[in-house]
Amino acid sequence: MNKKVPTKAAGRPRSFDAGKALDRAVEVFWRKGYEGASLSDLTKAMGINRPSLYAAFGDKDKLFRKVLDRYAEGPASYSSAALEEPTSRSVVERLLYGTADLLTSPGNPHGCLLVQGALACGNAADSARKELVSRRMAGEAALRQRLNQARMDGDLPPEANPASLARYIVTLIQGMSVQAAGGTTRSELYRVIGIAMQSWPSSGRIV
Amino acid sequence: MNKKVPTKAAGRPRSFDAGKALDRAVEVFWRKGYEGASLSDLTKAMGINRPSLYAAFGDKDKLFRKVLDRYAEGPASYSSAALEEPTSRSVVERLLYGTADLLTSPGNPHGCLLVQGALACGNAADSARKELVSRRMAGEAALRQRLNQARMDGDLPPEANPASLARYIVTLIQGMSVQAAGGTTRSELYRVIGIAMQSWPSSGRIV
DNA sequence: TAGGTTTTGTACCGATGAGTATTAAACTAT
DNA sequence: ATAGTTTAATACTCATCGGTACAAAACCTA
Repeated sequence: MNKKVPTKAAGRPRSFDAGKALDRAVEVFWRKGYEGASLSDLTKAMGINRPSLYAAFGDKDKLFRKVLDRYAEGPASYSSAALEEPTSRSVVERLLYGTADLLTSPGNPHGCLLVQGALACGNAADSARKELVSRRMAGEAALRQRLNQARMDGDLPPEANPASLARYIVTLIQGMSVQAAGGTTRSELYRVIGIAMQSWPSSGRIV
Repeated sequence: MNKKVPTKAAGRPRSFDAGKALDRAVEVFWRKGYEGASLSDLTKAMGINRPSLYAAFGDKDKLFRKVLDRYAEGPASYSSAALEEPTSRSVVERLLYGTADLLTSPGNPHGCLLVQGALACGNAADSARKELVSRRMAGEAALRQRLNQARMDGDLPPEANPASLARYIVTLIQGMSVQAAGGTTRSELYRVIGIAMQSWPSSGRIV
C-alpha cells in the first residue's frame, strides 16, 4: 500500500548519488581494467570514502559486476538495440558502426570494457576475467540467434552459417577494441568495416 | 683477438640457463599479462631467486622487453616470415592461419602476448602498455609496406588501399586473440578466416 | 693458498593492495 | 528530548607488491 513513496527510510541519509558514483566507477574500470583499478582510484573518482563504497556496492568484485550491468544498459546499449533492426545486414552494420563510435567517442576510454576489463590477469582478478568471457560469449550467442532467425526468414541464404558469421562479426568488434586502445581513429575503423562487410552474404557471395 | 671463446669469465658461474629461464618468463607474462605476473610468479616459474633475476635481466620492465623480443623470435616468428611469401594473398593467409595456430596451440596460453600483455592497466604498467602499442603498430606498418609493394608489383589492383587492408587484417588478428582467450577453437577460427578472406581483392571485389 | 670477482640464498625494505573496526554525525520515530 | 538506525570519516589491519642489503659460496688468477 505505502510502497510508491518509500517512506523516507530511517538513519542518516546517503550523501552521494549512487548512480553517479557508479558511472564514475564505470569509467575507472573501463580505462584501467579490473586489476589496474585500485580502490584508491575508485573512491577518489567516485568522491566517496572506502567504507561507503563497501556499504553501497559490496567488495571490488561485486562493484565490478554492477559496473558491467551499468555499462550494458548505458554506453553499450546500442548493442542489444541493434539486434532489433529489420534485416541481418542492418543488424550487423549498426553493430559495427555503433561499436566504432563507442570505441572512439571523446570523453570515454578508447576500447570496450568487456575486452579491456581483463584479458590476462593474476589470480585475484580471475573471477572478473571469467565473468567477462561469459558476457562476451552471451553477446555472441545473441547475435548468432538473430542471424539464425534471419536465415529462417530468408533474410540470409540457406547455405549461410550463422554461427560462423556471428563469430566473424564479434571477432571484428573485439579486434576494433584493441585497435582503438592503440589509437586508431573512427574513420580508420569505418574503412575496416567497409572492407569487412564485403564478406557479408547477399551482397554477392555466401558462406 | 681472444673473443670467440669468452675465456670463461671469472666469478661464481651462473647456476641456471638464462635462455630457459627467459622462456619460462615468456610463458608467465603471456598467460597473466604484465600486471598480473608478480615477481614471485616469475621467479617461481623460472626456478631462480629474486636477486638472480635482477642481476640477469634487470627490473620487471626490462625483463618484459626481453620477453617480447624472445616472443618475436620464437613463437611469433611466423609473423615476419609470412611477409616473404610471394603473393599478397599468401602473405595474408599465412599470417592469419599462422596466428590461429599459435593462438590455439596446446601448451601455450591461448592468446597473443602483444595483446594479452597489457591492454588497460594501472599506472605502474603503463610503460609496458605503451611498448605493446608500439610493437603492434610496428607489425601493422610492416604488413602495410608489404601490401604497398604488392600493389606496385601489380599483385594488388591499383584501387586497393594497402593501409586499410593491413588494418583490416591486423584487426582480425587481434580479434582472434581475444576470441582465443575466451576459448574459441582452432577450427572455429579457421572458419572466421574463411569468411574474412572473401573480402580480399582479386578474388572478385576490391576496395 | 690467498685475493679478487661474481652468483646465490635469506631476510629484509618501504609502498601499496583490499578490506574493516570504531566512533562521530545525521537522520526518523516515539 | 531520547532512543534507534544508518552513513561518514579516520585510522587501522594483514598480505603482497617490486626491489635490495648482506653475507656465504663457488669460481678464476696468481
